[in-house]
Amino acid sequence: MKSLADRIEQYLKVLIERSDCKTLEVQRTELAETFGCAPSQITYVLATRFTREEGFITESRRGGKGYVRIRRVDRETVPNAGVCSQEEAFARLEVLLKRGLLSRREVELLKCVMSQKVLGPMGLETDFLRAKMLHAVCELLNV
Amino acid sequence: MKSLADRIEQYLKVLIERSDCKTLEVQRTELAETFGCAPSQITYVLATRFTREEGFITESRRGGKGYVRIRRVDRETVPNAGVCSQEEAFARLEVLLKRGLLSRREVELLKCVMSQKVLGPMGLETDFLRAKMLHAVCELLNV
DNA sequence: AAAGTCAAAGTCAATAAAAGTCAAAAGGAG
DNA sequence: CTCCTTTTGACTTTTATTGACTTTGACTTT
Repeated sequence: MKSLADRIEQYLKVLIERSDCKTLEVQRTELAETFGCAPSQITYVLATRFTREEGFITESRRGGKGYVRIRRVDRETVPNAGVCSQEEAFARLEVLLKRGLLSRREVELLKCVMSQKVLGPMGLETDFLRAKMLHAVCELLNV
Repeated sequence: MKSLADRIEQYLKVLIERSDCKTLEVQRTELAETFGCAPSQITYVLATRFTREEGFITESRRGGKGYVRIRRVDRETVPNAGVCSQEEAFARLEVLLKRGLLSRREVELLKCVMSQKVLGPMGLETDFLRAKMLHAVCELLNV
């Protein structure tokens, strides 16, 4: 027995495969109407079936003429090394500052480049990536 | 379905690129008439899509023979949605160094954090990611 | 020159049209 | 029954669009 969510998922995936650039742009409300469900159902489908781990990146715009864009990207292999959340990374940078190994400005630069906002919709691997970045910095500093 | 604001934005950007000196002068009222909208809509488009951060400078004059002038200025920035190879990114960092906006050490820190080696086996998205990182740095530096 | 006129552009708040959030209710598999 | 997934709806936030009102500047009249 297929659920509504399953059917919406299927529908979107067909459209994406047919599209140029593996990119699809739809309106949440419109799609919800097509399937006769609540708009938040669409959000649910995107959140559970079009995640970064599944190989999708979604972006959207609110307000008038808003949209949801789904892009299928090549799934990369995630080698399992360390992970590091934004908070953790920021804290470690502050430590390096305290120890006099980085200047305030350097910390700010690195923070902005490691922020969740920038690493953006890359999903879980964000933390993996951040760990590698931090590691590289420490190596450069010989610490 | 593009919004009106999107269409006006696109229209203006085409005209700017075609123009000499990347500079365009239009009349707000006239443009509004062309698109059949309120003049304040033009103001809105300028305020949200032709900001300094996006790489544009706008000037204007009220009253008789008034105008709006839009100039695209050079940014060392990669558009937020663009892509950027390691070589390109490194070159841009060097430019920022030459311009005195970053120190040698800061450049090295950023290079190591943006290197292919660190961003690792992320495939195509590496370039996507690097563009976002560079964009964030430029934003922080206000350039 | 000072004042008045008119044609610009600017401001701002109201309204509309999306998408996001989150918790609660409903379903379904064991 | 219990747990996990699905589905919904009330509420929030963001973006777009408009229109009434304000400010500015060139030109005209006194």
